[in-house]
Amino acid sequence: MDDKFLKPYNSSATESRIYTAWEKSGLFNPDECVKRGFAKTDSPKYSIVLPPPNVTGRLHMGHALMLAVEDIFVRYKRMCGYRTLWTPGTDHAAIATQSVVEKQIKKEENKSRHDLGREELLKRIGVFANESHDTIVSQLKTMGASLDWSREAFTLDETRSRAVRTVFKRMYDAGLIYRGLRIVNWDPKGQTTISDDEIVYEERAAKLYTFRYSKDFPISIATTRPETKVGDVAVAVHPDDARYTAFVGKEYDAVFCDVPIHIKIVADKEVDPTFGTGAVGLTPAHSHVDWEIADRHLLSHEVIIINEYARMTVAGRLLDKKTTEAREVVIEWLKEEGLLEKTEDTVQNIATAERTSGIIEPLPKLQWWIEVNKPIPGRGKTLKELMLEPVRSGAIKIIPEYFEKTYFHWIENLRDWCISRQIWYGHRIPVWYRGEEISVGIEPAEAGWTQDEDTLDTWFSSGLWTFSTLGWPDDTDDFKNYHPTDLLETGYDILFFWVARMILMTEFTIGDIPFKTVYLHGMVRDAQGRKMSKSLGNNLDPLDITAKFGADAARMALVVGNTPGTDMRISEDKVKGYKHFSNKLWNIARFILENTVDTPQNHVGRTTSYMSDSDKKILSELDVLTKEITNDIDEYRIYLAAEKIYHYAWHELADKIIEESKPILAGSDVAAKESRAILLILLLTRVLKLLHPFMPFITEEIWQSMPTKDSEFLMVAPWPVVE
RNA sequence: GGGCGAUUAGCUCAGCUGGUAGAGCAACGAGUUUACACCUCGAAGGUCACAGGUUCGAGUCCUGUAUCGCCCACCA
Repeated sequence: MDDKFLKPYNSSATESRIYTAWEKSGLFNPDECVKRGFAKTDSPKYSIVLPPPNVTGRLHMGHALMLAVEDIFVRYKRMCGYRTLWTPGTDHAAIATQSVVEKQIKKEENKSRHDLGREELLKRIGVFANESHDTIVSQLKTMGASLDWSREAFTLDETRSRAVRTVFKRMYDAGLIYRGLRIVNWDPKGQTTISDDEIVYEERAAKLYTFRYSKDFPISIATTRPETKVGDVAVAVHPDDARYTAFVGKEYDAVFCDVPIHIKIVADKEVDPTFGTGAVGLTPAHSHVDWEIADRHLLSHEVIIINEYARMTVAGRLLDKKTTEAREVVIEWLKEEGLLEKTEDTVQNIATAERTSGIIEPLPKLQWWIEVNKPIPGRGKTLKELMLEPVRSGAIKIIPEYFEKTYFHWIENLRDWCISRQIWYGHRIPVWYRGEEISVGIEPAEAGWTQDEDTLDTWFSSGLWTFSTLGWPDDTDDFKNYHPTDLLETGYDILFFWVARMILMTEFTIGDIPFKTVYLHGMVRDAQGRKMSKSLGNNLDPLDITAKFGADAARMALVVGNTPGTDMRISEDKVKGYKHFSNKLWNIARFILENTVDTPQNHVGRTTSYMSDSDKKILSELDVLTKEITNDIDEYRIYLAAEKIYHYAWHELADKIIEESKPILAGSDVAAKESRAILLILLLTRVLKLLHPFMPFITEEIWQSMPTKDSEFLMVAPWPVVE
């Protein structure tokens, strides 16, 4: 027996050594597995693409969970003999990364991006992104992720950029990408547009003011933003509201806080007659809803009164004031003029930017959009329909199933997707201008043309991830061999951001699904059930946890009992429990190896024919469990499979079988001894295999000390098949 | 306002297609027997939120109620 078993299991001394050995073997690469006979050329394939972590720093526990789950499926399938590919990569994460670096520069050098200029800022972000990348890669390895590093990708590298430009051009040519002046969510702090999904609503106390534009104006209106009223072009009332029908269609002029305004009274069923006065002042340029109502009544969109810095642009006393200051000025003016009728306290949901927490200012801007409701030429279906169909038909299965309802609900309410961003880090929009001419191309236009200044929403490139990582748009073997992928595993929080966009992009570009199954894990919370955050200081760092308890223990703690779609709580105590289990397993191996040394030379060769009926029965009980566990993994119940093998190893094998073996092994019945020794070796072998996907390091380490093994590495040893 | 989920042992949670409740942790009692104190053995702990219904039988299916949580929309 190996002397290493004389000491308690030491994860930190073992795990990095084992990972290096795996990497050196080349067996994370399916081509190598085929070459060495661990998979056949005609074996079925199994492919997963790693959801690319943002290069914004380091990984958190949510990533650790993701890696554990994906690695379990990958290792299981690899052992089952599939040509198994798990592709690694990272995401440039556009706005997230740029804002991290911008904050850093602001703090250290008190400079803005405009002080540095585009080129210099991109250089700095590049350096930061590289450092983050290296940190992330080493963290991925620490968790034991069996990724094929020879195929690593980055959303902003050359191949992926070409994929982005190619898809952009195809969508443009199909008439699905257009440039249009629309109200956007403008983030004055980040100085960029953001999508609807990047908005976070915050409840804040606010005041609702009721007033008239002027003394002779016939209708009172209510608003929380009086400063925007200088941009009003109309008052809308409900068509059935008897109080106001006499005024509908009339027009009035007024001077509101030094600003001349022209107001038309319109009737629109959007208006809630029970709210406020039942009449709403319309500011088309600074409100989504008002813009739409204005559209229906052919009202002007052009009265812009707030700029990109959230300052007023109207002449008079409001000029250049911040919107919040302007509000006070307007209230004062209303009071002086005797126009203010009522002030009430109310609670308002304020739209803020997820990344910068700046308050969103809706502004009309010329932006690039993807149209989701327009039939695609030659296919007759809209992008929306392309997103719905594969999930409806079952071609894509979402786990847990109830998220399919959420998915449908979201798609049905989907509006056009704004894909341009006024930031510099990302894929520059592949559009060039020369005077009135526009050119959209995969390669840069010739001299004399100027490229669009904006970049693409980061989800545009991640939407292509399943096929761009396989070398598309080139006609590669990888693309032919491994697409569509089998499993997409990610947190339910990005079902809309990402999963939906991948389906959209892949269905449009390839005419196929990107993946067959979507496995959604829940959020990882602290022991009290709170979200982990920097400000709360309750972050568990995966690196600390693995250093303390081992990656195997961390993986088990994240997986056991953690059903898909449900949030989970994690604490150091929980991980500690599985560190104890690591040591238990270690001692099981020690006992078995120590006590079977003198018995049959070649246990595998002699096998069950030398075993007693009662020992055979013990083996067949494990066969039943093997079947169950295999079935659980196949059905995505890894939270159960992990618990079952844990329970068997500790409470059956250790507590019962080993205990009752002690007198047998110490006794004088040679046949019984031999039978028992073979049994124990076979049970241990089986347990190591069943446990390997969950706890890869310790099982591999023990495997290396087994007297007989059917494969050089447990990682590629055949999964036990029970008839 | 619309949608989704949860409610099971002190705590965290399992319980797949209906067959008289399970795990881990905590707490309690005993123990140092040459695999392991990162251990062993033992005992304790639940009208499965509530009310109806379907069924020979319901934690599991149906209806309703209550409480909690999440997502979407965003009312000026």
